[in-house]
Amino acid sequence: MGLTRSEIFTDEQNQLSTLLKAIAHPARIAILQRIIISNSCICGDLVDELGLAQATISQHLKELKTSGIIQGTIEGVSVCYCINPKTWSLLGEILGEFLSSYKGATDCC
Amino acid sequence: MGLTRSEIFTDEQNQLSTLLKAIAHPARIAILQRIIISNSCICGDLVDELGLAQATISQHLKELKTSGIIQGTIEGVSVCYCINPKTWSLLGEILGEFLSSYKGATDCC
DNA sequence: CTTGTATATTGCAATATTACGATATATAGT
DNA sequence: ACTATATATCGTAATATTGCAATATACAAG
Repeated sequence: MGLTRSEIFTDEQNQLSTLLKAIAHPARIAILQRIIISNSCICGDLVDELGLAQATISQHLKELKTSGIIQGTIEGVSVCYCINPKTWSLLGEILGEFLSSYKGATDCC
Repeated sequence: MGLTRSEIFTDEQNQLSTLLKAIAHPARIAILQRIIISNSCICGDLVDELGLAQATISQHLKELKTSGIIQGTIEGVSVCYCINPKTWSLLGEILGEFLSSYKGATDCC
C-alpha cells in the first residue's frame, strides 16, 4: 500500500513517531538550532543562512508549527517563530523514558 | 527535486536526522520496545504481536539494523536482534544535548 | 537429500516527502 | 492608492517510504 497503518499502534507510539518525524530532517534541525540560539527567528534570515529556497523553508516552518514544536506570532511585516515550551518538554519526557527503558543489557548478540 | 539536500548541512545535523528518521515510525518504535522488554527478539514473534506482514517487519528490522540502532546474530533457524548499545548511547547523548540546548526562554511569542 | 520452519529479498502499487518557481497575501512606508 | 518587502500557498516534478504477495534462502530434523 504505502500508508502507515497507525491504527494498529498505541497512541503513545504514534505520538512519539509523529514528533520525531517532524524533527528528523537536517533542515528542520538546523532551523530549530537557529531558533534556540537567537531565541526568535525570522524566515528571511534562514533563507540567507541555509541554502534553501524561501518556499522550502516556509514549508519546513509550517511542519514544525503543525506538529506543535514551534509557535509563531506575526510581528509587523515579519513573523517571530520560537520553540513551544510545552511540546519541547513533552518530547523530552517521552523520549527520555523511551531511551532510558533500555539498560545496558545482559548481552545476547 | 524531492531529495534531501544533505550536502548543505553539517555532519552532525545529518547524523541526528538519520538516526531520528530510523526511529520515527510507530512500527519501529514498537519493535524497539519489544526488543528492550524481552532483551532478545525473534521476528516471528513480532509478526504475531504487531499486525504487520512478515516481509514488512523484516524490512523495518533491516532499516533499524542499517542505521546501527540494532544488531543481530543468527541463532540457528531464527535470528536474535538486540539493541546496539553504542548507537543507543550515542543517540542519547546527541539528543540530550540538542534538547537541553533550549532553556525555558525569555518569552518572545 | 528432502521437508518443514524461519527470515530475507524482490517486485510492485499506493502514498508521502522534499524542493522550488510562480503567485498570492499582508503590512509598512511613501 | 502605490510600492517595496516579507512570508505563505499553489502546483508540480523528483524521490523516498510503506506495505505486502511471491519467491528465495538458510538451517534443522528426519
